[in-house]
Amino acid sequence: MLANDRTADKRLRIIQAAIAVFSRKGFHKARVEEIAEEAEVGKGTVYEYFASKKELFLEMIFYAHQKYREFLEQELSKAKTFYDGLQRLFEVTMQFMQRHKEMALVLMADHPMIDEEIHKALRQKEQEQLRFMTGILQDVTRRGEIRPVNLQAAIMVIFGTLYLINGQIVFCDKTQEPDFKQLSQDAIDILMHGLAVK
Amino acid sequence: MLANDRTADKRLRIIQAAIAVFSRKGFHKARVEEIAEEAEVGKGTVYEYFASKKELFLEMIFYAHQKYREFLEQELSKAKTFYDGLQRLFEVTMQFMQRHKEMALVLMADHPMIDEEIHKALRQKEQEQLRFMTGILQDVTRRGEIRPVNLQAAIMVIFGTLYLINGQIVFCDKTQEPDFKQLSQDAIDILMHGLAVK
Amino acid sequence: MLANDRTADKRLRIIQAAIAVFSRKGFHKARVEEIAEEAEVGKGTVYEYFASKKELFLEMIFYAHQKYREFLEQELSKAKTFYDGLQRLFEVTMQFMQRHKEMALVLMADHPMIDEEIHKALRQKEQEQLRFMTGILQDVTRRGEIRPVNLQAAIMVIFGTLYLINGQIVFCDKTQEPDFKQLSQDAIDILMHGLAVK
Amino acid sequence: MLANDRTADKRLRIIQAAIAVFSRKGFHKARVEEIAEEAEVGKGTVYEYFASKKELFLEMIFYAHQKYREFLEQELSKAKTFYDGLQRLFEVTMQFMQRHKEMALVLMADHPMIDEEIHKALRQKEQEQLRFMTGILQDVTRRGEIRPVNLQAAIMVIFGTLYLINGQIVFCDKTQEPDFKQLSQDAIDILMHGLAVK
DNA sequence: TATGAATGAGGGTTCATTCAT
DNA sequence: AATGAATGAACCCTCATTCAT
Repeated sequence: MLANDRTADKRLRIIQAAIAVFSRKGFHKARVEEIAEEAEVGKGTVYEYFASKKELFLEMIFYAHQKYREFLEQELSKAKTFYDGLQRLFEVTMQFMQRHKEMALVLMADHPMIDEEIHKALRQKEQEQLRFMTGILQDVTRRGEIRPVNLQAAIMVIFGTLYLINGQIVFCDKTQEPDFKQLSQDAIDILMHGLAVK
Repeated sequence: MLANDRTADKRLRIIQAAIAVFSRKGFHKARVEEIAEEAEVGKGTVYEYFASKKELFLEMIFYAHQKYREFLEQELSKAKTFYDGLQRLFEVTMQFMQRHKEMALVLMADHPMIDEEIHKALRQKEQEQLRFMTGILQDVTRRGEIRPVNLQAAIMVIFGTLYLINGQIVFCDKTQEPDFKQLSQDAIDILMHGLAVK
Repeated sequence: MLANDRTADKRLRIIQAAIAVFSRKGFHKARVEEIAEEAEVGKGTVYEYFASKKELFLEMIFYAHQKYREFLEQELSKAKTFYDGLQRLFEVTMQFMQRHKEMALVLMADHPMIDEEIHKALRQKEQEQLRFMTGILQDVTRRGEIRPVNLQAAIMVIFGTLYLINGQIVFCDKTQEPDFKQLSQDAIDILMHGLAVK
Repeated sequence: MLANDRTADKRLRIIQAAIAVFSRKGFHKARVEEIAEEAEVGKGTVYEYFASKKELFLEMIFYAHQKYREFLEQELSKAKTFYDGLQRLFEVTMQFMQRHKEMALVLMADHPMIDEEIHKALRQKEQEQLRFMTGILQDVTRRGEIRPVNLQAAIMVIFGTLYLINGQIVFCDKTQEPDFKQLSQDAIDILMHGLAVK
């Protein structure tokens, strides 16, 4: 069984090693060899599963996105009201970021300065996400849970807030971490006020 | 004075070349030689003014930050009310981003994945900015222009929104640019609702 | 016997695949895996039959040499006169080169720049060939079919000519192929004049 | 002056080092670093002068070709008769090969198995050479120095012979070198008999 | 016997930095 | 002060070979 364990999903082991190393060093400073070591496989083995460093990076991002999406959608599906959904969105996202800071770093790694080509691939994933969220907002507006507003503007406000809070979680010095639970609740409060019907 | 002028001029030319090249290629793919060419100086000259590529990058960021700050503070000082100030903040920022997309890219380049050391240096600048903004929010709260809320939460909401809209401006396909003026106004509206006294 | 047949068959299939791939890609750029695929066997199987890529290359060359020698000697044995033999030598060689351009490329692959070790091994085969041909020339000289000349010089002239014509066949652009039949006949003519008794 | 010497024509030093190393190791096994060492320059310096290993190889070949051509044409221009010219051709070529065995190896390095792309580039140089020689043969035929024969066939005979003799010079074991002077004279004799008017 | 997943040595190339002029 | 030729450390990727099944 041990052999099995070792063989089993070497691909996954490499992706997880990639998450660790890329989030530690960044795309350009991470060495493929280091990822291989972290995954406890040979350097050549990485190339059995991924055509290049860049492809590994992208597949790693897709993997992290998917994990987050799975986590998120499961939680959102339980939401009864918009307020409930908003809370779950923030809570589940922050939880994910806190539990998987490495993945979080990777999920937030979307700047042309990292790599133009990678950036473009990520923009697509993001567009998907935005369309999904716009759909939800349309529903809740129709149901009268929030007042009719420019949905794109609403998305900017909600996800901008979420993004910045996550940035705090991920980037903040351990020493001066604020109370994120409270912070997010207060931010949600402002958002709800902003979007409330009356 | 002439020598001094020339020196100052050369330094500035290098910084501006750095803005152009770094925003085009990203930190790691930009080559010092290319920056030197863009600045029309010799490669060695760059090292007369900046100790390393990384230091040049940081000084370039500081320069862009400063330009933005100057632009911003001048505008904010004219604001009479919080709403006015919020509008000026969004307008001036978006204008800056649109006019100087290169600088904008550079200002948003703050992710450990680009370079851990650079990231740390930038966190400081950001903290400054946040303290400045917290001060303003304290004032307007005291003056009763907005209801008393967790100021850090307010900052997350405001600057998250601003950040995401700017991201749209800077990263969006030219072909499908939304109406940013409208988008920002609608977002401000939501924010004002969220923060309004009643 | 069946197992034996299969074994012999597999070995031969690998050699023929090697001829195809090595002549297509050259020694260094050919990959063992590609040869295995062409032979429709596993990569490891190649190593069951040949100790290394280099040994496979050599055995492939020996195989091609042998095929050519068989082809040639059968034909030369029918020759009644030196002129007849010379014509058969040229004809049969050119036919072989045209029919088996791949093998031809491989037979002409004898340059230290390809691989010093391989080169040395091939020099031996060549020496054999030269001794064989010298023997024939001695006979025809003794029989008075050609005038007495430095036999080594005669070999240089004959085989140099043959070599260059074959080079034309093998390397020439398909688009501007000369009439090789005529070319070789005219070259033989010059050679015969050069070696004729009177 | 020493500094000057060291700086002067670093490019040439690299080409000469390339001749030494490529002829010793062959194209694929030669390491750029070794060439750099032989030229007493840094590895990076090679890339200041040549875009790639392959380009260096080609420029090296062109250099050797040119040196040989210069050497040859100077000598051929002095020839009064075809026989004289033929002797000079053989003599000068063999001398060149003996004096510059390394360059000789490099000049004879023209097989698709070394590198398809390099091979193609070299075919061109060869075509040039052949056209030049065909021109000379036309002249001597017109002048009645040799009987009218298929010129291409004549070229095959002459250059095939020359090629094989050079091969002997370059590739032969030092221990059993024949008398090349005699060998070439005897071969020329056969050629002249073959091409003579009567 | 046959296989192909795993390996890691090896090398071409890039580019930040230095330093002699 | 200004330059750019020279440098070599660093790193991605290839592929011959091995070996457990």
